Amino acid sequence: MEDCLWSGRAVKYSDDVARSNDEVAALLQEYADLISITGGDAFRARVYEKAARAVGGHHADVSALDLKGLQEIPNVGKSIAQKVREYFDRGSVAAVEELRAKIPDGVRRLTAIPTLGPKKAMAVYEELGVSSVEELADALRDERLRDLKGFGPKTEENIRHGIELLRSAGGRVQIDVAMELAEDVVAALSAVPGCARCTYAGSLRRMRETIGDIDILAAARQPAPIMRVFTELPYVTEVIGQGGTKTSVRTSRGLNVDLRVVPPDSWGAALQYFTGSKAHNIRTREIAVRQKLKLSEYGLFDVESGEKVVSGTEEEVYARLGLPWIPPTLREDRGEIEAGLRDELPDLVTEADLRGDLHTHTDLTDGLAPLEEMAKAAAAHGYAYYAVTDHAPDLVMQRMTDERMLAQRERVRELDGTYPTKGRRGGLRLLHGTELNIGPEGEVDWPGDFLAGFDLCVASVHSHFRQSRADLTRRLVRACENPYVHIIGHPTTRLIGRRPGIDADLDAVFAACARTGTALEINAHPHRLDLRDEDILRARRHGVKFAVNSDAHAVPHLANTRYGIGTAQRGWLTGDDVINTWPERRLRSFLRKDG
DNA sequence: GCCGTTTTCGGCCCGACTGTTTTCAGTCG
Repeated sequence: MEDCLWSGRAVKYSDDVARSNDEVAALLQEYADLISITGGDAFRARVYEKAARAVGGHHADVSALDLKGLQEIPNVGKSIAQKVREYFDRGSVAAVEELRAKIPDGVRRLTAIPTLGPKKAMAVYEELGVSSVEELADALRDERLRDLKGFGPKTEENIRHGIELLRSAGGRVQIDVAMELAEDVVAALSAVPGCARCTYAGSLRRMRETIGDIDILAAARQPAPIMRVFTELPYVTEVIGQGGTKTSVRTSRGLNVDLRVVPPDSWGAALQYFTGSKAHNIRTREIAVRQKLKLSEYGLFDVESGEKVVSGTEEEVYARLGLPWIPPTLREDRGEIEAGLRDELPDLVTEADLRGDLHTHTDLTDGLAPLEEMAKAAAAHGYAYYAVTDHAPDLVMQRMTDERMLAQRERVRELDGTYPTKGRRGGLRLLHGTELNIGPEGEVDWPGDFLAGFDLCVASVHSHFRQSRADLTRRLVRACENPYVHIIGHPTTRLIGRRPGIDADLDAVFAACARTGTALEINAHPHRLDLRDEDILRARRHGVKFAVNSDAHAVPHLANTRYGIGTAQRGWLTGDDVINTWPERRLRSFLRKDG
């Protein structure tokens, strides 16, 4: 095993970092919201927002930091550091409590209604005593909003509509749903005569795990024909807004789509701008300002002369700011600007780097396709190796037996190397594996002598999600310590929007993975994306290795690795961090736990 | 409230669209 493998900086964590950092981040964000609602200094509100982000993304546990340590976090100064200490020492923060006493939490929740921001929320509270969405709906019905200054008939209608939307949809969709729709829209608009370029931007381009709405960017001299085709797409149900360069629509797929059309020579600046994130853009604009430049979606301009400096490509825009091109998946203001300035951006893992898939199923258990079909598809995909990992007997409904598993192994050996693989010498190497079930005590399905016969064992939690935190942690650590377990599958078992991840001390699990040479899966199924990006960032600091796997139960699922790679990139992973980008020899060495 | 190639005070990202205005505030991204 290569020396470099476990030499990553391991950080000692006293408790679950994410938990206390998230708590503080939420508190600071709430305080920022309350400042905005009460009409406080907007700049002050923004500072608290920035501090909330910085604390939420901080790598070490903020509850363990003293005032000095806290102030080393960007955008945390003396005042905010004191509030954070106050929160941990006394359980609450006087300044926050003071504003909470003035503004019911329901008023803050009103700002979740589209078109209703802090100012209007405060107006309905002060003038009408409305302090919840329900009360606002009542006021609307009784026509009490009409007397308020700044509230006309359209505002009334927008709020009514907004409340309906809030109640029905409730927000974001999974990335595959958004990707499919976005690719449809891009294809349709790209075909319009005069459309020079078209792509999706926003959180979809950054590969966030869920998408709130889709941003489409097009370049053309004449926006009108593109706008027209856009509003006439079959799944468009309502045009929310329409101007010279921007159109917003609702669709029947539960997603809004924004289209912006810019002049072709503004493409780079516009793409940079509309990709976001907002926090990343604020940072790039601040850098521009310091150089007496102004960055907008139309280009990078010299402030004094007003002349355009660059705008054609993202690379030019970043270069003029003194930065290398930053991959969209990193643009979250999580240190990518600083890394870019030092020229230390990671060489991110890509889909093309993947040499194989290490967690897949066949119709021997709950998959849809037979082994031969899955292997053929994997070879067509261009993989060098491919692991078949059907469920083991402890998931009783899968009806696995020793005999069935051994028969499959025989068949895998026969087929090994027989599928010509696209663009590679030699045939697809098949690994025979299994997905073990991690039981309530951390035990797995078979004894060591049987497990030794597998090339690869993935082990995952499938039940007993509600054990205590200590039990869940011990359970996962025990699985890591099993010498036959190579990969922990979908480590938190969350289902996006349906089931939260299990409440284990993940830092303890990450440390166990690093210590035992067990990889963590990045399960690429769009319902899971487990580990998620924040957890990957933390695990990486422990020196853990990862496997980006499809968990395919059918041939089309093999392509889901694109979402797993997006998630891996958001966790700043390189090819060296991901074992299934490695050459077969290095992978097999890892699986033997050499070194 | 934070921060510093504008450096301990005076700034703080920028523009489009909407609705209610008659010149602009609020919201959004």
